Amino acid sequence: MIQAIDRAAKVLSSLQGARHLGITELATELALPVSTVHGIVKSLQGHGLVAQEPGGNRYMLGPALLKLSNVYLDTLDVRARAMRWTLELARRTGLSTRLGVQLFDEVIIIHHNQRPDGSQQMPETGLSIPAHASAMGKVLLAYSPEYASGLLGRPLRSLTGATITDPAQLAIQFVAIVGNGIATEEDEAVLGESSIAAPVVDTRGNVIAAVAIVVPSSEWPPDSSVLNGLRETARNISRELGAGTWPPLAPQPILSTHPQS
Amino acid sequence: MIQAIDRAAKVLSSLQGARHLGITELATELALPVSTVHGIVKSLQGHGLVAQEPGGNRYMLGPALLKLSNVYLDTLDVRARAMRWTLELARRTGLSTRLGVQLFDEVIIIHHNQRPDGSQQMPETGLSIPAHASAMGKVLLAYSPEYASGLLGRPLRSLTGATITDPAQLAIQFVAIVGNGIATEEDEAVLGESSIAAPVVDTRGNVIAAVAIVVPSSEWPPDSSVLNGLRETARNISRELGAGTWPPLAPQPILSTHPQS
DNA sequence: GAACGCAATTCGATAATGTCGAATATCCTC
DNA sequence: GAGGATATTCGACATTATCGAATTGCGTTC
Repeated sequence: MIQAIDRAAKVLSSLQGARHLGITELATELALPVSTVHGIVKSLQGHGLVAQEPGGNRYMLGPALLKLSNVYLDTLDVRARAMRWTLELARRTGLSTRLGVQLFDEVIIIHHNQRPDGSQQMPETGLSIPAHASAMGKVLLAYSPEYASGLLGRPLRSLTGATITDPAQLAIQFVAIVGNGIATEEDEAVLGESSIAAPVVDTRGNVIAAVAIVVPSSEWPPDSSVLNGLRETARNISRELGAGTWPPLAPQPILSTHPQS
Repeated sequence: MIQAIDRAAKVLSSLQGARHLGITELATELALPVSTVHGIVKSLQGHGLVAQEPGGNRYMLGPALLKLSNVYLDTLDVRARAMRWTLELARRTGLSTRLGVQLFDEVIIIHHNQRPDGSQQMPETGLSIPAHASAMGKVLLAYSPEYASGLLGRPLRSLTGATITDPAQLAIQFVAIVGNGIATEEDEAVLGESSIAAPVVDTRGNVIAAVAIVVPSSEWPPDSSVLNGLRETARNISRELGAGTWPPLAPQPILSTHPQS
């Protein structure tokens, strides 16, 4: 990992958390000399990745990120393919649907269909949710055991009283998820909101995304038509991506203890 | 400018243009050794700014950009303040409205209100338009003459037959824009679409964004109620940001030829 | 209105760091 | 199954980023 780039990314990350920061504040946060941070920030600013707060000596994230992110979304094959299916699913179930991918310990929502009841709802594309507190996250973790085992080693944050932070409990859920291709979550990220999710698979059998339906906790558990709709949607998207089987095969079993020969 | 960061940004930029690239292709494009590019890409990947194309040896932009960009939008005070006014403007005029900021030679749309006629329209937030071909861009350039003069030195790209690429002609427009606080554009970016834009000013009198109304070229020129609506909207947003006067004062006159004493 | 103090910025010496070419591994094609 | 091309690893070298000190600029106080 190249040091300067690593540090630059950390600067972006800090600004992501704090919104507005001065050079000195950044330097403190990253435990680096101010002049070093200054150089990094100016370099990022030169590419529009960071911007000067209007009329101030503080810095914030820059507009180039918006342009890049727009291209990122356009680049995603899954997204383009999935959109019509999740829209259809939202229509049929009357519920809001999501498509998400993994970003380290989080799931990030790459597409969102609002509940078709005409009410005013916040667009969710771009939102991130800790993976362990999200049905989509659980799906993604269940199919990437190497990553999951790392995550379960660290302490997990509780978002609501209902967030499951016990590694053992999560591990059990993962097994169940791989078993039937469906993950659930009850009030674990947001009170009053629960969700169910299913994996999206590509040609080579990798789980590359998750589809979810958000169910108001008052309507929990969803009836089986919702569940079947979700399954069907995940299968349709996966098929369109060239996947062979759905639900996907269990991830390669964790290598047993003997050295690979 | 720190070399490694500069190069990393260029990698992102290349991926922005080409969507999917292998290490070798990137190396060719940037005229750098493959191993150097490899190091850069892996560092970016380590932060989710770049991602491996599923099942491939090629790379694309990464999901972290989406998260960053989302925070960027939330960070923007102008945007939060302007949203209700541009919505109102779209309602009153029956036309689509935009809010944009400058990103070097382009304007990037940070908020978009669809035409309220219920038709299906593409969301435009995140789109970028060459500044010289956009009414918002002309506003922003007109009020930052140092930048504008640099831009006019370089050859300008023509997007439609109607794009104005003659520096002299643009310079004349800039003077007019500063004069009455309104810029226009007729088919210069997209055929069939014209627009008018006005500056948004902050406390210190800086033009930090532009508001625009998109007018179908078949309805051009817009009648004066549209124009007044735009003026009023720009003034309202600016006032909410703490601006004193609107339209903004002319930018500091270009220093005359004698050396500053 | 002047002086203080803090924060941002500039500068230059130092050595740590990234860079690059060659070697190796891996993937895809024929 | 062999060949070519591409990605990846490795290590020596010198370029390059880093850091501390000095300077500038700004906001705040008296």
